[in-house]
Amino acid sequence: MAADPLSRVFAALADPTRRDMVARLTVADATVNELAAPYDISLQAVSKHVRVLEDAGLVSRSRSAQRRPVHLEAEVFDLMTKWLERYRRAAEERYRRLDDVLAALPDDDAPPEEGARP
Amino acid sequence: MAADPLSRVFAALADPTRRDMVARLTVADATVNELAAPYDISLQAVSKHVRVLEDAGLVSRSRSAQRRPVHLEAEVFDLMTKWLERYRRAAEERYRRLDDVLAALPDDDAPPEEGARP
DNA sequence: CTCCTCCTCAACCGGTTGGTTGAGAACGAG
DNA sequence: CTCGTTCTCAACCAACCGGTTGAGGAGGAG
Repeated sequence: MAADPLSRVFAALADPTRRDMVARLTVADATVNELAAPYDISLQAVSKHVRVLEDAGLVSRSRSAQRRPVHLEAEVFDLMTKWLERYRRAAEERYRRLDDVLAALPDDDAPPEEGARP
Repeated sequence: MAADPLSRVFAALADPTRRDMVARLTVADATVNELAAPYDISLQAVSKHVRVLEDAGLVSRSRSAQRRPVHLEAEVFDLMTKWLERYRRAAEERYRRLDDVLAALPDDDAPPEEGARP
C-alpha cells in the first residue's frame, strides 16, 4: 500500500462515488452517515471510501464526540492541479511547435526519427 | 468496462508508469518500442498500458507502415483540469466562507445541518 | 450500569488489473 | 517468397478493489 502520493490521489478520484463525495464535501463537512445517505451501499462500504480519500490526503477527520466529521482538504487539489497544468501546457506548446517543425521540413520526405531523448 | 470518461482518465493516470509515458509523450510522439525502452517490463505490458491510455482518450495512434506512433491528446487534459479547477475553487471559497460562518454563529451551539443541495 | 447510535475492523467474494509467456498478424526489406 | 521487425491477441496468475455480512469498540442518553 506504499504507492506514491500522486498515484493514490488519482486512484481515489477514479471512482465516481468517491468523486461525488468530494463534490458534496465542497459544500460542507459531513459525517459518514450523512455521506452514506444518497447511495444504496452499506455503511461499511462508505467508510472504506472515506478511508481511501483520507489515505490520499484529500480529506481529514476530527473526532467530536462519537461523530467523525469528514473535511475536504484543498491542498492536494492544488498539488494535482499544478501537476496537470504542467503537462497540459507542455502538450499545448508542443502542439504549437508542430507548425514550425512542419514548416522547417527539408526536401527529405522521410523524417529523421527526431526522437532523441535529452 | 463501461466506466464514465472521467473515471477512465483518472484511473489511467493512477499508474506511475503510465504517467511517465505521458510525460515523455509531451516531448515527442513515440512508437511502442521507444516507449518501452526505459522500463524492464515486457513489450506486451507496455502495449497494454498504451491501450489503457488510448481508451481514456489521452492518446491517439496513427499507423504509418508497421509502426504505430503514439500521440498525446491535449483535449482530455483540458477536460480534467476544468473539472479539478471547479472543485479546487469551491473548496477554497468554502474555506474563506468559514470565517463568516463562524462569525455568524448564533447562541445555538448545534449547527442546523445546513446541507441542502442547491 | 444498560442501551442506543455511530463508526470501524475482519473475513470473505467476484471482478478487474498489471504482469507474464506463447502464438501470430501485418508489413517492409532482401 | 522468405525473413525480420513491430506490435497485438489470448490465456493465465497473483494482487488489489468495491462490495457484502457479522462482530465489536467508543461515547453520550436513560
